[in-house]
Amino acid sequence: MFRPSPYEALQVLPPEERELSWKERLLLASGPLLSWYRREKRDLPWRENRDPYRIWISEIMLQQTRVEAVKPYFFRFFEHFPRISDLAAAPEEELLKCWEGLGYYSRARNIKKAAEILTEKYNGSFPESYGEILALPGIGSYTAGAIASIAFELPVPAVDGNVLRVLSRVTGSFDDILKQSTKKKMEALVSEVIQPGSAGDFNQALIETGAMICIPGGAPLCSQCPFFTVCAARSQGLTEKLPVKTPKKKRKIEEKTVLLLEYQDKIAIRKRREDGLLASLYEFVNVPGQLSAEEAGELLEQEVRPERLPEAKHIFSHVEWHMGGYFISLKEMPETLPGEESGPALFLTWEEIRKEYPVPNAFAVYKKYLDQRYGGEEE
DNA sequence: AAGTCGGGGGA
DNA sequence: TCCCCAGACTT
Repeated sequence: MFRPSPYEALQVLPPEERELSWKERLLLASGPLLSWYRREKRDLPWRENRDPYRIWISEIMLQQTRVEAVKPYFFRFFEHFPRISDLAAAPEEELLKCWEGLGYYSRARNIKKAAEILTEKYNGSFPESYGEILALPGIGSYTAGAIASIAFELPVPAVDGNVLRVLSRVTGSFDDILKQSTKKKMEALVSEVIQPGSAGDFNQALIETGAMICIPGGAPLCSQCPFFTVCAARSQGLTEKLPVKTPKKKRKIEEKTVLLLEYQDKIAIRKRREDGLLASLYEFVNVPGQLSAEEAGELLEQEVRPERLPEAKHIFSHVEWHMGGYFISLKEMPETLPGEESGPALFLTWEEIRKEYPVPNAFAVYKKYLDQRYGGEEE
């Protein structure tokens, strides 16, 4: 007579073959993970100490931004704003100039707002509770968790894209990591296994694993991974399938014509509106559509000879600018300038603009042209 | 839940 | 080309 083994009857495998639960996987690996991190971690500027101000700024700069891109900005930032109170006192434009080229400029504006709150409400230092940190502008669940755990050793999760990728592979999860429900699940997992006393290192170790071992857009370096023995994706050959991410939408394309208007050796720029793309930054005069030299000339209502400039393409997250351009020397100052809402234009020397006014890199081709025409950085 | 918000580096 | 990066905020 057939009798199922106890394991079959219970629908479980014997311990050595049984699938581990997500919690067992994470708990078993946490020791090796911490040892690996403390041995192998990169020497990064924001890891010199646990000053919450430095941790904060680094975490904001690192949002959707690579480590190598952040480094020069990180150093320069603290030369300009050594203390939080310097940040609160500085004009927003000075902060934006310091942020020029880094992208996602609302981060800079939110830093200033938060600095004002820290200065006024918290006496220029950081609150030491997760909720109060989370309430600051520009700080969401990830950044709050990072600051709270790294600077203050609070046992809270800090789940970013790296951690989502690592955890989806280690636990063998097919949940779409772009969904916020998945992020919440993963935060709950980390909350259950994070060790008080090493929360900062634990979170950073997960992040470091994602950045160095369980890398995006390539085969993970499983042989070096602290999760090697417990990783579901590795043991089941699923590292190619995980993590699951839904495809993105296509970008819209916008045609523009950039006009470098010169009047008595000065160039026209104007401030962009305070909301939307590249908010509050400065730009060269431009109009929608690709204009011919004749059409461009007619906009100025005076006798001009537009010189054709190189075309340029700039890709943002969700929109693409295809730009043509003209350099136009004006004989007289026009009443109004062409452009969408035609805010008041400023005529300034290129030297002044380059030093003082934040002009985003979307205009890099035209900035470079002016560098050559008027002399910019020495070659 | 879906859109918006930069820029650059690597496949 | 396309993808993705130590995400947050608005709608």
